[in-house]
Amino acid sequence: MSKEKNDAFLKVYDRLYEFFGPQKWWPGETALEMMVGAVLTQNTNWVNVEKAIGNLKGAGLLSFSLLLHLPLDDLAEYLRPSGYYNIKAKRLKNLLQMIEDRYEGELERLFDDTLESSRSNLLSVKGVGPETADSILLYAAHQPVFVIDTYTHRVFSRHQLVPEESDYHSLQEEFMGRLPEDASLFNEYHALIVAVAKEFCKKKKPRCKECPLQGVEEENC
DNA sequence: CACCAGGCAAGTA
DNA sequence: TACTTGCATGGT
Repeated sequence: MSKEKNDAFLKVYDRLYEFFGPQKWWPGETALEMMVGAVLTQNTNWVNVEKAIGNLKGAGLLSFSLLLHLPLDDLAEYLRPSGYYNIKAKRLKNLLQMIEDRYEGELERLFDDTLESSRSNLLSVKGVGPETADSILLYAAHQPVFVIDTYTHRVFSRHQLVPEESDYHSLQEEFMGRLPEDASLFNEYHALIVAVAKEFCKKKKPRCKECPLQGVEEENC
């Protein structure tokens, strides 16, 4: 039962890894860059996020204190290509301000804090929800937290591996309860789910016949 | 042309 | 509590 399900989750991982190979996530050279990307990619194509990050880099603004003190409207202009630029400028500011207030502006202090309190502090920021918080913790801080997104829900519910009505927390519990606690595994697994969703598990035009997950369980999409 | 993208908060009933 | 809507650019 739970043993078989455990096997199924690992089997899915193995199939995806065999098919796609290592994904080398997260794109981004520094922890700050990854954190910025985590906010900018909310409901947004990564290609557009890269343009916005490129704008900041080009202006030499990809530093904690420069971003913290940059006027909101100026920041919004750099973020424009990533969409929702006004709200994202505010959200990024909120996040930077929280780190300034609670961790003396040091990302390392945030990452060295207990998972319990770093996650709760991230979630206290207006504009940082569970996926953004967990993405920062997993990809920037290398903490063993499984990141859930709409792709995770779509792929796993279509394959009858989780109930359709599962929410973020229950999905995360499902993954973390059934996989070894390993940040590198969680990193790769999430990236592989995104890869398979983009190529084979699209909302409108799924290509189930060619999907590497075909036949992984009884039921399939 | 329609639809989608590595969410989240605020508004409504 | 349980939906719905706004936010916005750019790729397919």
